[in-house]
Amino acid sequence: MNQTRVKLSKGEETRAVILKAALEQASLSGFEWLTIGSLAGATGLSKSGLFAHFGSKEELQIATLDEAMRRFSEFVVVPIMAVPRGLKRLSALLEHTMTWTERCGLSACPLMMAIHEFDDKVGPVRDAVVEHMHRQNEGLMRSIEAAKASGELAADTDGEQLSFELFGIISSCYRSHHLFRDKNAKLFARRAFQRLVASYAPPTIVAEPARLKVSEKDAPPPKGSRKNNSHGSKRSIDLSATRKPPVSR
Amino acid sequence: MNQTRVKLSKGEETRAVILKAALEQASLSGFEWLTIGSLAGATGLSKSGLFAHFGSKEELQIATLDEAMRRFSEFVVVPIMAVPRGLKRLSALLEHTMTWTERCGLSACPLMMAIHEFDDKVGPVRDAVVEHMHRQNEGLMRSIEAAKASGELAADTDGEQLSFELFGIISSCYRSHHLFRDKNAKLFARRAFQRLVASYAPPTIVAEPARLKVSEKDAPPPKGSRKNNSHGSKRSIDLSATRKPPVSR
DNA sequence: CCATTAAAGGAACGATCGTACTATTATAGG
DNA sequence: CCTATAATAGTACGATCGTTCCTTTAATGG
Repeated sequence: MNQTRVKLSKGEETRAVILKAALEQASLSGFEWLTIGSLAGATGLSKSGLFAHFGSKEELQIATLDEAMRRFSEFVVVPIMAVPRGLKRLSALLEHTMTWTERCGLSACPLMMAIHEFDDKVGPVRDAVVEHMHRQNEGLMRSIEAAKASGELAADTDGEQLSFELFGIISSCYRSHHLFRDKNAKLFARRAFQRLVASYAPPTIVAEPARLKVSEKDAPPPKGSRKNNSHGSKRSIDLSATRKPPVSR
Repeated sequence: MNQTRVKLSKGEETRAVILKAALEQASLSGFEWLTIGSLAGATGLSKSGLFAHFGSKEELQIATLDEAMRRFSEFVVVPIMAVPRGLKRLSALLEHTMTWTERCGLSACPLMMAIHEFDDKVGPVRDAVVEHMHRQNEGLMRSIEAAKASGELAADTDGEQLSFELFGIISSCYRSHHLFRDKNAKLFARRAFQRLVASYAPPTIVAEPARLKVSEKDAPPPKGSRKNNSHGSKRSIDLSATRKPPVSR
């Protein structure tokens, strides 16, 4: 789909090869563990030949981080823009975020790695991580605002609060999946998501409530929940879909 | 309080000094970045003198990880056992987890570091991390069961699901605090916690509902919420305390 | 107090780190 | 096709890595 859009000069070509290897290595061992020597070995280049592309290890780290963000955009941000605004898009964001690394050919998430590797450091790499993550968070908050505007989330929803909680779900899913190797990780995440957006549902007005169908094809459907059970109370939430269904382990 | 309970032999004494430095270093840069040389410099020992205490770098990493867990127990698990079972204890767990590193004299959390450093590795260090985290998770689930037994959480609460979501809050709080340096991180976490336990509240029976006072002194009180607003609907939740109060930034 | 054991230091090892300099080869435009 | 430039390789550097071996100093129990 994307191979050789414009003609790549030789330098850009091998640079791409290097970054691909760097991305895999950084996602598994961290950006500080990116090593000129091992990267040269992985790409078949000489140490100095590889080094010349970046000029310093720090530049290599930043270039790898940028590439990670570029791919995240390609595999998450761009595709969900094809999904209608609102809860569907938020749900699609969750689904795409939970799967982007494997769709991308990576075994782990370089961004998760970067977050925890540089959070307490100082320097340009940390600055780059922070800026990227802030930008990403702002995108998430825009999606939340859109869901508020469409009436699928309560008008007084605190976008910052909700984005905080959404990242929590993603992060917990990551731990369950990678550390615990729990094959139900995504299931837990989807249930948490349902519970979360339900708690931000707009107050029920009179008869026909705002549509709340969430992630019909990406996630297993809530199966006959979502019929907005109750009457007139300020906020009432049907959480039956998130209550202890059998989980194969 | 705890200094020199039993007489420490010289070896045990310096071993403790080493582990203290190792803990600080591991929390900031990761366990793989623990280096015999820098650790020797930090403690005033010689490389070989320090090395003799562990026999290998891997053993040093595991010893440091064990020490981290020991301190986590000392600063989180033990204190919250003095808190009454139920939601109060769950809330105390959140509060203590959010502050234990600084109360412990650390600038970052070695456990968070370990989780993301070893999640996709293989070997004895990863195994140790997984086991520690599983044990910790089981403790959390026992606390959840206690809250179910006391009627503060719905009887059909899925402990695994709730613990998944609680870790998400803690993890997101960690990112907000350390990566974004957001001074409102704990505030977001407390609101997320309130929202979460509210969504697991038992169905309202008749008149006097199960007491839900959560974290009165640790966290800013919900201020006149918690009076269980509505009538008879299957699950009704007052979320006013988590709706966009002004946040100084 | 002295003998035994434990603890710490010194020196060196091969390996690898990031980086600098120079030399060689490949590409690309006129 | 030739030439200017870009890309890669070669080599070497000081530093530090984890680890080993051996010596020296310190603690400890009878």
